[in-house]
Amino acid sequence: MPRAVTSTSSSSLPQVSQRLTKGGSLEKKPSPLAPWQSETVDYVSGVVQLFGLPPSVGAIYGVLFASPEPLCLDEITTLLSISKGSASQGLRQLKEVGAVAPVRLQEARREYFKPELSLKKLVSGFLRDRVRPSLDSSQTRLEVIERLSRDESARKEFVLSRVNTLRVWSERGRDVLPLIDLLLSEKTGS
Amino acid sequence: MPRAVTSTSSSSLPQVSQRLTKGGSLEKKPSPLAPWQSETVDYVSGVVQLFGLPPSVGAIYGVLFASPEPLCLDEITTLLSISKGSASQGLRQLKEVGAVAPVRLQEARREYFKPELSLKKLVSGFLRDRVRPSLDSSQTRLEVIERLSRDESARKEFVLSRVNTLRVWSERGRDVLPLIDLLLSEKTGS
DNA sequence: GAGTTTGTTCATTTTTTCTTGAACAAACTC
DNA sequence: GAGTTTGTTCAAGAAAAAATGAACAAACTC
Repeated sequence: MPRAVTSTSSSSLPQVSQRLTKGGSLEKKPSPLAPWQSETVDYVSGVVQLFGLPPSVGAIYGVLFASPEPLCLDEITTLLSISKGSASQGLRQLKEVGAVAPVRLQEARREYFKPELSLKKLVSGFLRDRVRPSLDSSQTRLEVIERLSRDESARKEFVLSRVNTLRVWSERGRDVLPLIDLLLSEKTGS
Repeated sequence: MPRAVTSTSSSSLPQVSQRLTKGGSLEKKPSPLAPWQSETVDYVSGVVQLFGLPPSVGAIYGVLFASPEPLCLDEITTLLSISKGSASQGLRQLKEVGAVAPVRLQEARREYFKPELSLKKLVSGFLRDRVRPSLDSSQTRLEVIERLSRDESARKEFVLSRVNTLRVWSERGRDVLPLIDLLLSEKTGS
C-alpha cells in the first residue's frame, strides 16, 4: 500500500516509466514528483556524478533532498522507478560517505532517511572515504617506483627528477585536502 | 620508422603485448619500458583516472612523463601497445587541458609531445576545461529550478529553503575553484 | 512456528564508456 | 600528379560499470 504516489497507482498513468539515461538525467515522463522536484533530482544527480558516483546514487540523494519528509527504501524505489537492489546499494553508499542519515520514526517499522545538508560534511565525508584512501595507496606505489628507480643506471638525473616530481605532487595532494575542508567550514550557509 | 625508442635502446622489441585492464593498470608483460617506467605509467594513469579521464589517456601522459625525450604518436602507440586511434584521441584530450605540449623538432616531420610538469597548470587546465563548464551549465539549470519552484503552492517555505541551499552550494563551488588554483601556485616544486 | 514485512546480496542483463581499426584527409616528396 | 608519410574520424566491437530481479536473511506478528 504504497500510499499516495505509486507510479501506476489507481489512475490510468500509462506506463509511468522514468528511466535513468546516459547523462544520468531522468527522462521527462509522467512522474509522481512535482516538476521542481524532478528537476532537482536531475540536477543534484548530475552534481553527484561529477564526484564519480553512479547516477542512481545521485538520484537517491536528490529525491531525499527534494522531499519535505524522510523517505524509506520503498518510497524511493517508487518515486525514482529504480529497483530495490539499486536503492538498497545506493543508500548504503550514501550512508558510508555520510550523505544520508537514518531516521527512526516512532511508529514505523521501516527505516527512513534524510539527507545531510551541510556542504562541509558532505564534502569531507567524500574526501575521507573516497579520496584519502587513494592517496594512501598512492604512497605505497610511490615507494615501489622509488625502489625500481634506483635500479636504473642510465639517465640517473632524469629519473631522479621525475620520481621527485611525483613525490612532490603527492605531498601537495595531501596538503590540499585538509585545506578544502577548512575552506568549506566557514560561514555555514542555510 | 620508430627510432631511438626510449629506455630499452634500439634492441628488437619482442611481441610487446601490454594491455590496458580494468584497474586501468597495465598487465606486466615484456615491455619496451624499463620497470620504473611501467610502474610510473601505471601510477600516473591511476591518478589521471581519478580525474575522470580514461585509462589510455592517463597512460599516454604517463609515458610522456617517464620519457627523457619527447615522443611522437607512433612511439606512444608502440610503447603502450594501444591503437593509433586511441593515441590520437588521447593526445587531443591532453592537449585540450594543456597537459601536453607539442614540440617541434627541427629535422623531424612528425609532431612530438612533452608533458606539462607544473602541477598548477595541470590542475587549472583541468578545472578550466572540465569543471568550470559544468558549473556554468549548472547556473542555467538552477534558474530553471527556481522558476519551477515558484509554481509550487504547497510547502512554500520548504521549497524555498531547498532552492536556496542549492544556490548557496553553487556559489560555494564557484568560490572554491580559484582558491584551489591559488593554493597550488606557491612554492613551485621541482 | 507459519506467515509477513523489510531489506540485502549477487549473478545476470542492460547501458555506457573505451578502444580498435579501417577509411579518409592533409601535407609532404619526388 | 602519383606515391608516401602522418594523423584524424568514426562505426563497430570489447570491456567496464550500473541496474535489475529473484533468492535469501533477519526481524517482526499473530
